[in-house]
Amino acid sequence: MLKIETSSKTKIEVPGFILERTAKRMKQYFQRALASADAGITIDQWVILQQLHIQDGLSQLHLAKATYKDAPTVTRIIDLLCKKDLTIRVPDEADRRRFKIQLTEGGKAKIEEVLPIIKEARTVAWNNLDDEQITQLEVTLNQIFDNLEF
Amino acid sequence: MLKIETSSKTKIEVPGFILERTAKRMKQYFQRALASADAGITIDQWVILQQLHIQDGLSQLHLAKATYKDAPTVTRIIDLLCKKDLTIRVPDEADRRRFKIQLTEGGKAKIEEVLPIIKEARTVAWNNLDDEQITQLEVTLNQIFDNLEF
DNA sequence: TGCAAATAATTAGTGTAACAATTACTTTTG
DNA sequence: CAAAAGTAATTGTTACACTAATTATTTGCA
Repeated sequence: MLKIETSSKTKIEVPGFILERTAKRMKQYFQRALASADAGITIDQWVILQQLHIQDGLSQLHLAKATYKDAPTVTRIIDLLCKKDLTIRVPDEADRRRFKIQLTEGGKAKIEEVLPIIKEARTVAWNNLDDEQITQLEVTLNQIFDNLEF
Repeated sequence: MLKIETSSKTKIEVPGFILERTAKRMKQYFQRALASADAGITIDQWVILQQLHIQDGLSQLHLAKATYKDAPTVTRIIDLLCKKDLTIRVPDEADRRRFKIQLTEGGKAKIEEVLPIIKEARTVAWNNLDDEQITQLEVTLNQIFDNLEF
């Protein structure tokens, strides 16, 4: 039986690895929750739907900024969402380069359907973390985020 | 000018988003550091090389476990590393289903070349975080990680 | 011993992400 | 008001993640 050695010791090389693997597992967990409920959407598609739920009719670039995805990624996710009739591209009268992305009735229904699944997954993820700990986590993560401003 | 609304309000829906976007930006930052130094490898390829540096001759499945990647992903990363002559697949005498993945001389040289770039990126990422904060970050992230054990 | 189950690696298909380049349209400004 | 600069969306390429299926080999057990 092989013992797999981990990098250990120096403070500075570990946290990036832990951050990466935790984010990866979280995404994986939410993804599986959606899959096993036959939600028919991925977690990245959900993120876009959720943003439209907060503010419908955003352009693709606005969606990209809000979700920290890039423009080509948003184009392709919207393609998929439109193919499933969860969103529609409405030409923007004021600027013909743009579309307003709007939720369809089916899209709104999908959000109602999926939200409980997401909420359930969140309670699992943040189980045993107190408010103070969550606040501190956010502070530290945002500090790292700001450190890496391009 | 459009104000993009964020979800706000309930404590519980924010941290996952912050975790996701911070991990994404960190990965992107390291990736760009490698690209602009013309390292010729991706950050995910680096993670595999680094693991081999710690413990050479691991099987692909051991590498997968150590790096939290899945088997097909490791297969393809090793394909790329072998194509660049940074690693070689050595058949395992004791189990003919396996390979031992070993660093070549070029692979070892690549590690020496890339390590300073990675270290530099780390100092940027963890700038202004004190040890206590980093420790607490690791604790909380690991708690979340454990909460999501499959 | 012999056959079923488990394991290691691979392949295929879909989705996400980064980057670069292109097209179409709008704004700036000279 | 025309040319240049900027912006919105798209397309193409490469790479990684996840699932499922396949092949080859080894292990476990009846």
